[in-house]
Amino acid sequence: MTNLPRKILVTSALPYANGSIHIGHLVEYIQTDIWVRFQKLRGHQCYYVCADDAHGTPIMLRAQKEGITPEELIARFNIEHQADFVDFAIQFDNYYSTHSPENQHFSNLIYKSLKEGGHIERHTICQFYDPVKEMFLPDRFIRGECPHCGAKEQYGDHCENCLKTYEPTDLKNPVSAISGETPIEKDSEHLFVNLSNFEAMLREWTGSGALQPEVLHKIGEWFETGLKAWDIFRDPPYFGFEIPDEPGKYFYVWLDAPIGYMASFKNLCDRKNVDFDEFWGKDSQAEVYHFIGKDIQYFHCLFWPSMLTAGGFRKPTAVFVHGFLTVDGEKMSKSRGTFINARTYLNHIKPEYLRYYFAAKLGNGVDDVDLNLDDFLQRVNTDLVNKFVNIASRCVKFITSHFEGKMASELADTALYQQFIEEGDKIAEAYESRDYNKAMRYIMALADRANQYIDTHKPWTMVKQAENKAELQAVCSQGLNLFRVLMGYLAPVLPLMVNQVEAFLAAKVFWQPEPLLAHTINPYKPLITRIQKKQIDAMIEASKESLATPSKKTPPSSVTETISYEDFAKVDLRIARIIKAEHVEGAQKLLRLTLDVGEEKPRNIFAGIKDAYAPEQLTDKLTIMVANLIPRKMRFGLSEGMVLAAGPGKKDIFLLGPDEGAKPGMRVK
RNA sequence: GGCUAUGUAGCUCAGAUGGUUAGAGCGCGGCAUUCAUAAUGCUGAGGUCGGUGGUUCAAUUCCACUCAUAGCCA
Repeated sequence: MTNLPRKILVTSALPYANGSIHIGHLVEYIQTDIWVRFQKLRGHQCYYVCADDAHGTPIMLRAQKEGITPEELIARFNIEHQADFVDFAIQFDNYYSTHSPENQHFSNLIYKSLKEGGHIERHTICQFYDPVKEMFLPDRFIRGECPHCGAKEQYGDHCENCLKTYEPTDLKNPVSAISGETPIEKDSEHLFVNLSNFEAMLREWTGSGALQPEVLHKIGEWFETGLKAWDIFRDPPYFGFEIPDEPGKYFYVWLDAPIGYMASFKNLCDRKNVDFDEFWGKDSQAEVYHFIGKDIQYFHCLFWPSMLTAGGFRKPTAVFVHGFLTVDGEKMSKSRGTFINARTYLNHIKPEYLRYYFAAKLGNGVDDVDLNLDDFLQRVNTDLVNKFVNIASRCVKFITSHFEGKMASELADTALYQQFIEEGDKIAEAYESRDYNKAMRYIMALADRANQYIDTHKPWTMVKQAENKAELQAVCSQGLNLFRVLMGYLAPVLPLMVNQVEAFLAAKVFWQPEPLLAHTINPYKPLITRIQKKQIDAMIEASKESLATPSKKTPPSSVTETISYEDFAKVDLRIARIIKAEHVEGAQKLLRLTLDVGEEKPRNIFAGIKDAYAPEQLTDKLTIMVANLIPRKMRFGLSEGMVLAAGPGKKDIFLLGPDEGAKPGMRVK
């Protein structure tokens, strides 16, 4: 490419400063880091900044709980986060915090511009208030019964049972999750940003190619339903920035979080003498990109451009949205050990394996990425070790032991080398458009070609024939040169291996390099070893353990009052065989079970175990049921009894079963 | 409940503006090979493209409904 160097600023979303980085976060940081490294490798001026998102109620409460100040808490997580990123070879040009003077400056500036531009309005809102803690309660800190289906222990904004959303004040029997008190309703005057003032600008910008088509579809929903005013105000106690002319009141964390991108960059500019306005000025010609997860599209695609416009800044060139991480096809789960912290991973497996695996799977859409643990093992071992690194290790020994490390002075097959170089354009295009999976496919196809080349020339036969010495040197040098080209293509993904390769080749790794001719290399050490299944198993085990320690979770409920045997005997428990289990159309939690209880006709039962069991897992299983429960009419039909299970709910439900030998219909006594 | 995505071989994913035998890698089988961390090369077997219904001469590709998965509902 002969283009002039581009000026690019890149950000990843700011991790919240009250928890550890986990492999779900890493999808984004690895995706971004690869892109940034690619841009730098291609000679562009590219900066990558990030920061901890340090404000908000959860941080305040956690600090209180630990008996430290919020500042101490966020300082601790800042150190932990940075260590995790460094060890995953994620190379920020600056990693900062939203609790910084720069951020306060820009937050005030943007707020002032919003106000002067007439975009701020005041409304009195009624919220739940915890009379004991003396604070307004965010939705997530209120529990109660769902106003729609009556399910207990639901959050203030939505019901996990019927999936409906509502206002916290709609909840029945609400309780503060912080103090356990019944909250009272209390009025408070809040400041709102009138988003609809920005509608014309937003429609133009979102349609300008700054967003992926899927994201644009989703954003369309907001325009259709009408842009609502955005509450940027929080009552004390709160950990955040005080609003300049509203003493004792605070900016909502989501106001100053994206501003944290600018603040982190400003901090970098001041230290490194970079021109801030060249990137953020209204008429900036530089490129600005935000990598984010699909959960925070709204903030970045509507609020953020509006704030920037009001503040007199430029808007992002594009927002790149990615999907979520699943492990073995399911959401990360602490009980299954698939909620893996960055540090736990690092304790067992090298970071570059995950970097490669994510690269091999990431496209430019918003699809979720699945970490399939078996696939991870096979894919990384085969692609990286068997295919790629193998090219070097099968050539290098001939060069070192027969030619004192000296490579041939001419290429054996210039056409092949040239083909490898030319593929670079396609690979670059794939990286540029964040189609890393495509890039990895191209690269691995080339690795296959290199292995085929060596296979057809058979250096191991040449070595036995003295007259073929020169050819032996030429073929192996060709192999090493091809390897070096591929290392250049993989450099954004495997930056640590690049260092090792440069050391043994005694030459730099570039994008589309000139071949090494008559060049002397250093002794070779294996670059990478295969992942062992036991490493993965150990990592999963460790993830189970690390969750087990904070057993602050719900303690087992205490045993209820004693009853007489007669009372117990009234419950007719029977062994039942599950003849059939099936999904119930329209039901979020239920499975329909057909049970053989030794009666003439099978029983029909609805059980709320859908999250924990797939129907096919249940067929033919024996379990225990209450056979004399009054049949209950449900929306989906009559339920003639109840199966017994233990556990807190959702995925953690464990159906009871009898030991072998029990027959359907037997009474449990 | 509304909205946005996703659902293609055992696994992970490509792909087709509707049209002859739906692609790749991994895994698996066979053969060859031994330079390489048992790696490599050749070759083979695997799919009614989530389900139902509709439009069409023709649908996995369009439409409707439905099921499953993820996210959002400020």
